Amino acid sequence: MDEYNHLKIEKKWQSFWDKKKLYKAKENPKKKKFYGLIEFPYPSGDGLHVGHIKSNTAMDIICRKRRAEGFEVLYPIGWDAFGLPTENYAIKHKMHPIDVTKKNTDIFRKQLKAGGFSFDWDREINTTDPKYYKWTQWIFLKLLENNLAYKKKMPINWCPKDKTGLANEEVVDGKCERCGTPVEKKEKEQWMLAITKYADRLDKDLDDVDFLEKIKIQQRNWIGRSEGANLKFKIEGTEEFINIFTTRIDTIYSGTFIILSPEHPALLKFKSKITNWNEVSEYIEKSKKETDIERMAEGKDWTGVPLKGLSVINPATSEKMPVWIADFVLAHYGTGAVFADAHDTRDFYLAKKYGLKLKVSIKPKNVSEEELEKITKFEKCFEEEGILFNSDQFDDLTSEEARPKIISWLKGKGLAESVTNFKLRDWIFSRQHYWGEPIPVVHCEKCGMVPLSEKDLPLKLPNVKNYEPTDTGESPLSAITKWVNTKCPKCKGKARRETDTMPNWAGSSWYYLRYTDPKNSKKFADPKNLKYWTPVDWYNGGMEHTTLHLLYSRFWHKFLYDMKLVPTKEPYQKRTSHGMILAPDGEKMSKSRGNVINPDDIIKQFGADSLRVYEMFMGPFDQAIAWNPDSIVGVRRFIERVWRLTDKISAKKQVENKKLDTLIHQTVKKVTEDIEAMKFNTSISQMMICVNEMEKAAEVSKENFELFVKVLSPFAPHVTEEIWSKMGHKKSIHTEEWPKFDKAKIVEDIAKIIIQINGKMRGMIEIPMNSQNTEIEARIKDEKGINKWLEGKKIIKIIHVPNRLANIVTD
RNA sequence: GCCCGAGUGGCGGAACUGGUAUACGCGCACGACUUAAAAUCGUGUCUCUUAACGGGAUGUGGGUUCGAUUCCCACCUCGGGCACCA
Repeated sequence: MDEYNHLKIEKKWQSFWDKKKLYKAKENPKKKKFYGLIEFPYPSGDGLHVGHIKSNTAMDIICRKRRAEGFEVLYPIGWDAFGLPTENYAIKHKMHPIDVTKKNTDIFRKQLKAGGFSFDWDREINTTDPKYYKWTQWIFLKLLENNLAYKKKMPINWCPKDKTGLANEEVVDGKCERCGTPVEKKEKEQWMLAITKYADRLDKDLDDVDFLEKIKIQQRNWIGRSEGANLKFKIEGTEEFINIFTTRIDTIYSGTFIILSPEHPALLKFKSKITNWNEVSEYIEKSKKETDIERMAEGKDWTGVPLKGLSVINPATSEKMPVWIADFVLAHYGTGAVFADAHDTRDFYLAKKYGLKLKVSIKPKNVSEEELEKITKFEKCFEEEGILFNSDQFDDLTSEEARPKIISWLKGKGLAESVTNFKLRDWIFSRQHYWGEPIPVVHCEKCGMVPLSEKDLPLKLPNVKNYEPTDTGESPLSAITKWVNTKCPKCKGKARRETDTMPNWAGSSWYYLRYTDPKNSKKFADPKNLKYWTPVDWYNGGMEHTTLHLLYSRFWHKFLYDMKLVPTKEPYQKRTSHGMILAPDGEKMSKSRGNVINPDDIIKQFGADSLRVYEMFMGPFDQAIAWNPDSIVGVRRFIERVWRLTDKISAKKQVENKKLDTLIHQTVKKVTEDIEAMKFNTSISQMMICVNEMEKAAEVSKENFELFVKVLSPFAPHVTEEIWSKMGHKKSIHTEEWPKFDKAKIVEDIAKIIIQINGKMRGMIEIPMNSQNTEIEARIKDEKGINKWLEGKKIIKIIHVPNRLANIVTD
């Protein structure tokens, strides 16, 4: 055979597949379907990352296998193109974001095509296409109609020098990334989506999907369901109450003061009663400058300030309690207030620091005298659950037993109610940027906020020169008066358009639905297509999207399900994750570090097949691994060896080689199973072992070689296609059926049994399969190297793992 | 700080459900082919004592077990996420 020329071969087959539309997905009700999805890329100016190749190849392998197994497969691709980096790039280079996006997607498309992925390119979508974002806006209107979108004052990051709002990413160490000025919080009206209304279902329905366990756990922790109670603390001298959420009502008898978050509304309400307001307002100002993470950090010197003049009544003990504020209490969790006691590290710390009264009411089960003394003398903080004491009628109950009893007792007095709380917060949905979907509402002087009607969609972004941020914190759109000033759709009077845009998460929350019917102008997708293709059968993506994108799109999907617009409760049946590819130095690849590996270079030098196989071989799929420029050589060698093996194909159909037959069928089995478990690295080592063995043989039967090439084909689609056609086949290897292994050929009749003496490996014997203890015992008595360990010893027992190992335990 | 992972030769890593630790690949050393080099092929390659018999080793320290890379406890280090990057 002639020399392996990857450039020629890959180009040839890529255009062949394109021309034949080999990977086009059709709604074919006679066939079972498979919908494989990867996260559509953000077309950044840096070009395709080798990490994209990794996740795309993995799903490509799965989709190619599914086609071979007889499925109708949808493997689509598109662009998640709205967002800050494009806008910033456009501003910096004085280009329009539309042109930047066009340029970048063109580069990405070309790069992806060179990777040989079996995408259906006829279904390509782009979130910045008005034909697409029309439907993103449409879904927003549906959310609005159903009271799931609302406006609320929320703090944003504000740089007082640049007079601009900042994304969290643009805040480094609490300072503005560009000018270094400390960032402040500024209140601004923001559009919110009420994802918390779906918190319960987002949590519970995880039971019904096949997500990796770590993904479920992380989503559950993020949603943060906790069962507890809201308690009412009467403010002394008023008829008003402060509401406090707690999951540890069992500690109520030790509650000696309460702490509000510095943002708590009661502060302003009772300002007149607070006698040290100067001190308090200073503390509030200071806490505005810290992030939540800083505020809660363990081991920091927690601080607080008393609200002098205010006190509340403990609903259980009826004792008077002072009121404090402290920045580690967060406004947006629970009720933004806690009761403080000796059973919480931070409260304990604060009380000791400022000399506040403490009381203990929980003790550990089976506690020693000294231990209990330490706790009761406040030398140690006991945070866990335990046994109640100092708690009147609830004494001697466990924490768990006490909680429902205390709740119902206080409920009777009208001072408590059971509530389920979630850590999850509503989704801040507005951005003050140009490059996003305009929010399709107007503000009318007479009618107030009026949504656009469906026929006015899409509301297109105005095509203007200036889209730089304004110095008022408003969106750049607000400066475009021609666009902003409009008529009210209801009364035809004067109105202003909403100038905030949607976050990048909007377009990506439903894109998998659009793929089922990407050109539909009447609906976001035809129900028939949705019925056929959804749910996505297998969605692979990064762990970094677990809590945001994955949760947001589950939320939108559930909403659409409630509207009877999609046929399934969940968008994704199965979710797996890939690990990142790091630079050769073990750091993240980034332009500024100058350690980026460009896939184009690798494809040119080694070929797309080598790149694909290398990325699958480099390590466990879900782990982060550093790029190793030397290792790809080994993979390239492997492909060349496969290429040269074609010279060994025998003219005879059958070649007598039992050992090779077994190995080939073992390989088919291993690759078939490993692909399902995403253990691509071990499938490739198995194929390498197989190649080593085929090289040793004088000739290889055509039948065996074809089995081998078929299992390799999803990994290295070009070279296998070339070999296949050179073997005289007229049809593409990628339309062949997935090979089946012959069970009879895999079974071996001799077992190699490891002999251990008292747990130490002392030798190995070959013995017929399924031999019994007595046969093994008889054999080892004569086995040199083993029997010497048994001299003068008495065998107590033999632990026998059939066909694998026997451990002889002696006295 | 909180949540989720990971830690095995010079390097990437393998090890089924608790059952030969280091498969496969890279690198390195030696050899074959060659006038020579590259490419290719072959052999070897955890470590200590070494010719052999043995002993030790899966981040650290304990535990369970006939047997632990695998399970349990404590600790150390590294990576991802923490809500306006995507």
